Amino acid sequence: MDKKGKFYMTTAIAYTSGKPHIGNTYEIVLADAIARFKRQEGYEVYFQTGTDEHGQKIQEKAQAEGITPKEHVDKIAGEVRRIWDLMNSSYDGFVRTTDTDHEKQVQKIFHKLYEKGDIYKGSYEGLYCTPCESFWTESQLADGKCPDCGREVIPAKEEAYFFKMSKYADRLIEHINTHPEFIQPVSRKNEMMNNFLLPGLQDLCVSRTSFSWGIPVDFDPKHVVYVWLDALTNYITKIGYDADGGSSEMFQKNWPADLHLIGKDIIRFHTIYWPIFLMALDLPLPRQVFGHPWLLQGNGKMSKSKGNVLYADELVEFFGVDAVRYFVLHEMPFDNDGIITWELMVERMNSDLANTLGNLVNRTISMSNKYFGGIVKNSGITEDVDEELKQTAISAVGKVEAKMKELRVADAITEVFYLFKRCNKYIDETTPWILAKEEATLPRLETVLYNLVESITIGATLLKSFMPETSEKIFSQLHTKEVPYEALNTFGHYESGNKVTEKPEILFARLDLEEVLKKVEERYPSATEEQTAQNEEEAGIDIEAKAEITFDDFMKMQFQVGEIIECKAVEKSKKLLCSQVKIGSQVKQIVSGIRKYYSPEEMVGKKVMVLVNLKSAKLAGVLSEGMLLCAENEEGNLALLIPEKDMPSGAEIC
RNA sequence: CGCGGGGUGGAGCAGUCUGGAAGCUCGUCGGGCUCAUAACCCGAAGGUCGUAGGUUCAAAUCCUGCCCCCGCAACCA
Repeated sequence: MDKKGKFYMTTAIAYTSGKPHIGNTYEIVLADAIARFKRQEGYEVYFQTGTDEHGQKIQEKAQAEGITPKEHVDKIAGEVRRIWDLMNSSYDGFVRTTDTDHEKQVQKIFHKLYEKGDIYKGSYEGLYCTPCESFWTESQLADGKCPDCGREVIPAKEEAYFFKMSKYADRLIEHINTHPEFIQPVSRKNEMMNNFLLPGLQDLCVSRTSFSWGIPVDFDPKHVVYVWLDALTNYITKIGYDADGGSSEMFQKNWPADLHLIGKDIIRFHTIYWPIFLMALDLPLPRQVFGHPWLLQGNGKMSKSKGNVLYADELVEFFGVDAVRYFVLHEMPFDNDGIITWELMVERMNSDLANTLGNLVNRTISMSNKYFGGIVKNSGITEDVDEELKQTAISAVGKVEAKMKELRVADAITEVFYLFKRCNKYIDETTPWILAKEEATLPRLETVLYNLVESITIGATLLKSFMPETSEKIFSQLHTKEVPYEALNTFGHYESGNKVTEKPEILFARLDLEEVLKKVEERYPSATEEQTAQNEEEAGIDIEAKAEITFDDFMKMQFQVGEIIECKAVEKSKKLLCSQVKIGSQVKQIVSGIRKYYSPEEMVGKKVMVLVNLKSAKLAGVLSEGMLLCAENEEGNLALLIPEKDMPSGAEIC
């Protein structure tokens, strides 16, 4: 096969805090479809994925489980791989940020950038209160003293390393402007420019001393390298980059990457920090960063804390690997978020996979067996109707290729199914069951079935990148192989006189929605929304535990009942309400982020719990002299706390 | 006035740059067919294209005001 050149692509590396859900899994499937298609086109693809395994969260998580961080990440990394493999993803490299090679290179890179002067030692801006072990900014101080304990603060103590982002900002702006394809979809480009680049980049803190589960800075080991310099560099370390100039052949060949596929939430890191790190290392920039949308379940972003998590392996159990692949690829538009529910999943399964594709293959093979003992022969008796089918079949490859070039994977897969639909129509147009009645029309019938088998073969070949197993199943039922990519724009590859299978196997069985939902409920009692709500009530919610405090600590805080006598929205903000709160004889102005849950009118007259002696601060330019206490549930909904019996304003809460 | 995206038949979307008879998928209803997984094929109903104005022979498309959603940023004391 003619090689069209190399194609190096990556996914984001998965954070190993927990088992990846279907939203995370979406990315690997999308990437896999692109990788497989590029290979089919003739590119020499290197496709890398992996896991991001350092950080405070992981250290804490492991601690909570009573195991070492390494044990924890080993477990999760195994889980990630298991799911990636289950989804049939064809990655070539799997990097873990705890790989020794990676760690060594990150140290070298850090060192190199430090020598170069791009990384410098600085410290957190702020003032430190030693007993409280806390940093404060100027504006947080109470009369120049620690707002917590009222003791003296001293200028910043905690040192950290920073990267000089601003040094490369102009070059990056220039690059983004001259390479419109760099950030995809384009709408994201403005976001990056307007929010970060044009206002001026802040230097980025690239080390931490507050936790130890990370890569130590080799010349200053109490620091560990902080997330982005550690994580992003996987794209070069795994393929053999060496900061000392000994980069591998593989690196020479593959870098720069042709595509970084990532979620839209980390576009900023991939289109600003990463390119700047690369500039600092004198390396070329990746050609394209595509921030794909999210796959949402129901009404919200999928997240564990919301309890609306679907996992790939559960879906696969119900629908099979290729059906899940099909769903996530098809349902995810280019720049809007997609939605996944059990209902939608069943609908796609039935209408596209069972009805259109599965049934087509099944009826075609059945007819071949019924009329010709399974022999598919092209007897060359053509009619005008054949032409349209042939045109659809041989033009499909061009259409799919065009869509894939733009990374519009959902549209590409739709093109393939368009061909299958055309085949179904062709059967109605040619009415094989009538042709079968007369001896004289049997040769014509042979051609009709041949055209169908050939079209299905072409379709299955194009389907290969998206649904590899299904593609194989179709070939094996037709007793044939895929069409070479270069030949997809011609008709007539199926060997005339070949025999198809006698007993076609159902590719996708239709599912009954009611039954599926029932089974889901039995198996995963929390899967339906009503049940989730119930569970929350019963189980309550757990939040991260804070460090123990003493009674003295508690007594530092003064809580009182306050009556809201006036309330209005803060103009410049979408979330804030500004209330005048009567506490005893005094009135305080308090700003709270609860506009979404309370209107100014209904606030007035409420008696609420107030943290009175909180250092005042300005929010959106408005002074706030305390805090209204609220309870927050998993969705982030807030409810004000109100005394159970009527109490006068100013009453102490203790 | 922080930046940006969007509001099109029951649902999800395309069309807007480059004005000129409103389209796709699913659902609903009617018809056809019987090879097939109650599937397949055809047809129909259903939209004042968020709203109020303006430009034009002609506006979903261009301009202006307003209402509502959603990202990003800020902020949620």
